[in-house]
Amino acid sequence: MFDLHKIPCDRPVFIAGPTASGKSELALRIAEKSGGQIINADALQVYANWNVLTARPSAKDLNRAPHVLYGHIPADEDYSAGDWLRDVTPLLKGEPRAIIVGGTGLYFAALTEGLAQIPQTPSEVRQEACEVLQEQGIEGMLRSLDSETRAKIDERNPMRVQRAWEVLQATGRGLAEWQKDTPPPTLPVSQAETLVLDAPKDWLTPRIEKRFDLMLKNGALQEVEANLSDWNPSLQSAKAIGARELIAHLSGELTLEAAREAVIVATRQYAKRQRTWFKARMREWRVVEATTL
RNA sequence: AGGGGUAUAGCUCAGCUGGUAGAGCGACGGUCUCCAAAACCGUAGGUCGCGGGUUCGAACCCUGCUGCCCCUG
Repeated sequence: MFDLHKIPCDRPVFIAGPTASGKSELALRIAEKSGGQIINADALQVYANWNVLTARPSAKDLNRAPHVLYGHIPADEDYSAGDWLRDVTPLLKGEPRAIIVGGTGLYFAALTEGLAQIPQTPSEVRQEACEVLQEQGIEGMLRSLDSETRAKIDERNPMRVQRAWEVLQATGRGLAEWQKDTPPPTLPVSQAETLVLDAPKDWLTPRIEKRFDLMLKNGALQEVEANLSDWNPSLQSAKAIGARELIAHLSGELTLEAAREAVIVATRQYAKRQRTWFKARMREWRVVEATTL
């Protein structure tokens, strides 16, 4: 059984868990009980234009404890696991202690397992890569990759192939080579209080539904509408679950009911992917039953 | 009530002139060292509305019934 009082107050706390499992509330309770600064580890909550839709902490919650890395990135900017790692690192030392909360497994992996120090992909290279992929397809991209990298990546996954291509193009060095030089982790699991929330599907699904209905009540549609004028589906910030669906509703392509169904399905699928990641990659973390919190 | 149409996987639908069924979505499982709320991979689902008939053989033809849709009165 989980006991809030047993959380030490002098070491970092990590809280991972599927969407809508109650991570943020747990983080707040830990912060209130034993102090700390809540740090976001969610790839979409970093975007300034989303508040309701990404379930960012409310104004009331923000008053309960200090929060950082929420909404600090403009809607039209790229943001990556590497960017996040650079943003968190300076926040890990000294006071207040860090309480890192989020559902993006890759971010936690970067922090606790290390991330190769590959220079950021310049936007021109990214753009060129998109063009090459469009014109030559995956096959065309694979042809120019080094065999060592090819053996390591999923050659059928365009995103992974493009990533490898961009690294080689921008740095002249293969992705596999870079990854061999991965530095030791910034903060290994052994040096933190690591908590993964386990949220059974049958318990989580109704919560996902209720949370989305609450988002609608709290102005999700208005928030999406505010993004309508410069809506660009290829932006990273446009990947927030619900954005595409509600835009479709606002433009008359979907009824609100149909949009709601689509959002709930997408959220459930996302939660499933998170569970798969946590199960495989957070074996050493302490499992906390979300239903008991 | 009469006429026409339709009934195939959880959903939407393919299935040429008869050779015992497929897709997309969903569901389920998995992969992932920087777009990760991304992208990708794999698996399981069908008494082809029900009954009868024709045929070596019927989802496909004939027939009765049932449900739904449209038209007419």
